Amino acid sequence: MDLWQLKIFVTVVKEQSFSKASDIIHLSQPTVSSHIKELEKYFQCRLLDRLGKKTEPTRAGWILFDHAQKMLALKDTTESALQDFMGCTKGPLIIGGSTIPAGYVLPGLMGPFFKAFPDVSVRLVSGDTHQIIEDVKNGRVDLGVVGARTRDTAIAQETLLADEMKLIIPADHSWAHRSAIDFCELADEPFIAREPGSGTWQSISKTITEAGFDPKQLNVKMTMGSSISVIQGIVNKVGISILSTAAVADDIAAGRLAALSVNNLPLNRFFYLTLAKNRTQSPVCQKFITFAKQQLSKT
Amino acid sequence: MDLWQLKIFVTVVKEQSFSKASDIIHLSQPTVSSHIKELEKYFQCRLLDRLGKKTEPTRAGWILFDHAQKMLALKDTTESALQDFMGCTKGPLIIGGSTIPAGYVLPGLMGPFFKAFPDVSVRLVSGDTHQIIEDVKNGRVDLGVVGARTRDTAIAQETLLADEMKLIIPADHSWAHRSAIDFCELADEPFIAREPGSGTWQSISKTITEAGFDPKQLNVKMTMGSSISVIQGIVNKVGISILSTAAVADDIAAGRLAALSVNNLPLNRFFYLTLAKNRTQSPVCQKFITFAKQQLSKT
DNA sequence: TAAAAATACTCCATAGGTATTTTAT
DNA sequence: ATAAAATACCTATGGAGTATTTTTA
Repeated sequence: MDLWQLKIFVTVVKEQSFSKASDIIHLSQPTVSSHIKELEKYFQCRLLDRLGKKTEPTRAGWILFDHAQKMLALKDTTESALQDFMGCTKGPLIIGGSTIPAGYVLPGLMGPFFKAFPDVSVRLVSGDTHQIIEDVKNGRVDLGVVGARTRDTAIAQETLLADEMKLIIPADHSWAHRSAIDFCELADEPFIAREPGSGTWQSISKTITEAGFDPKQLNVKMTMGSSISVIQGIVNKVGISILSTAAVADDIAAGRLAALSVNNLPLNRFFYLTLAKNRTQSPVCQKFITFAKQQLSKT
Repeated sequence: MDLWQLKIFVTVVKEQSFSKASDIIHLSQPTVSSHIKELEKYFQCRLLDRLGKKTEPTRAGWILFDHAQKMLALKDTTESALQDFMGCTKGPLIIGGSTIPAGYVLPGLMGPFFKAFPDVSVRLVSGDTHQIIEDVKNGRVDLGVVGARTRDTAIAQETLLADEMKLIIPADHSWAHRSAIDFCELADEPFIAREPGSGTWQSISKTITEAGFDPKQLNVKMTMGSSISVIQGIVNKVGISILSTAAVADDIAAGRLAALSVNNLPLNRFFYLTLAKNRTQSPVCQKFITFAKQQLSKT
């Protein structure tokens, strides 16, 4: 039994004739006969009563007809599901983002993307850089946007957007009127750090070291688990810290926080589009990538 | 796309390997490869990411996998439905009976048959002899049991059981103590006839004519459309009539009616098992036929 | 007698195999 | 270095055709 035989059988039942069915399905009448014979051999029973003028199913034939129609309908469903998916009009898209991208960058992209592809269901997964890279590797997410490079050979990365970090202080801090300070001045100020696993912190300490300074000179009063916590810490005068400007844009606009540069310390970093080298990207995923690049190049 | 390719694809997905799948499905690894390639060509997209150790579906692959599993499940359902039907354990059986068989003979057979084949759904269709024969011809019923022969060449008939008819009178009738009367005595008694289309009436008039009498000698007061009506007519003293003893067994037992013979008038007739010559009988139907013959030969 | 399905046959596309190479861990 | 999949190539089954016969209304 295969779908082609069932298609032929269903057509014969609907047309009540071998020869009419053969016309419709563009086969010769003997070919139709032989397929029906094959089915009858397979099920070991007569499926059609050849009544001369008409041809009608036996009881067994009716049973097969009912089931065959369901199967053929399911075949069509399958094909259109895949067609829709390949045509990017439908389907799932799972994006992984580390803290800053998932919190501040990706949500802003997803709104317009939804409008362009209303039947695509986008899910946003967040985690730390390491977790997201794992998710990319084993296919749990279609693509990742993370704040650090990896040397894992199974992963392909490219810079997606630049992220500017600044020294963030309360708006009523004595430095608030300044636009830049020297690194050595930080030694006297209580500083809030992130735990070592975080991409943000890795990036900060790498930059400090490369600039010829030492992260240990910072007067670290506290270590916190997320950007949100750090922001709360700064607002509540626990200390100051270095953060993505994206993360504090709202607070600066609201006049709660201020941002300034540190002289000779290029606090820039990048977010990297992260894909699994040997996995195939779905069309929706590719669409999202070009969409994201285009959106981000506008700003 | 055919079921065989889907079967192979599903196995590869489940095993996460071409070669393991080839073992399970008893094919060579290259054959599996070529089938997967064929599917990928058909859907014009990559379905499986070959990751070296493992093989995992792409997003498109997962979509196909879900649908393929449903199709294969439906294939199994189809096969077992037909197997059950051919093995007589399940399925529909539609029996057509003319008035007397449908009312008095077939219901008594169906009880025991239900017990023997609990998953067969039997439907009983009743109509007059002519209607039932039409139903048999065009396949609306699997078999018919009717009270008259037909000369239609598309129909095959054989006698299934004998039916004894008798003259039926009210229990308090002056003839009630007699066991037989002469035909000429009927001329004085009001008689209830059936309309000419009925098998019962055809049989009665044929018998009367063959016995050398004339149906016109009967003092027909009324013509009625069913055996039930005739019985009511007799009970209510409208007249007397000739009926199948099967139809009045209850009323005789209850002492409402009495039955007697007419001298020199062999009021016997037969019910005929009626099948369409060129249609295939379902196994359930054949089972029912042998079952019915066996049951009726017991009595 | 005419229309429908079955049969007989021929041909070639493809499902299947084996042997080997390429690829990726 | 090893295991897995791809490639190359061969074979034979069976799906498709045409021509013809058989069946039945």
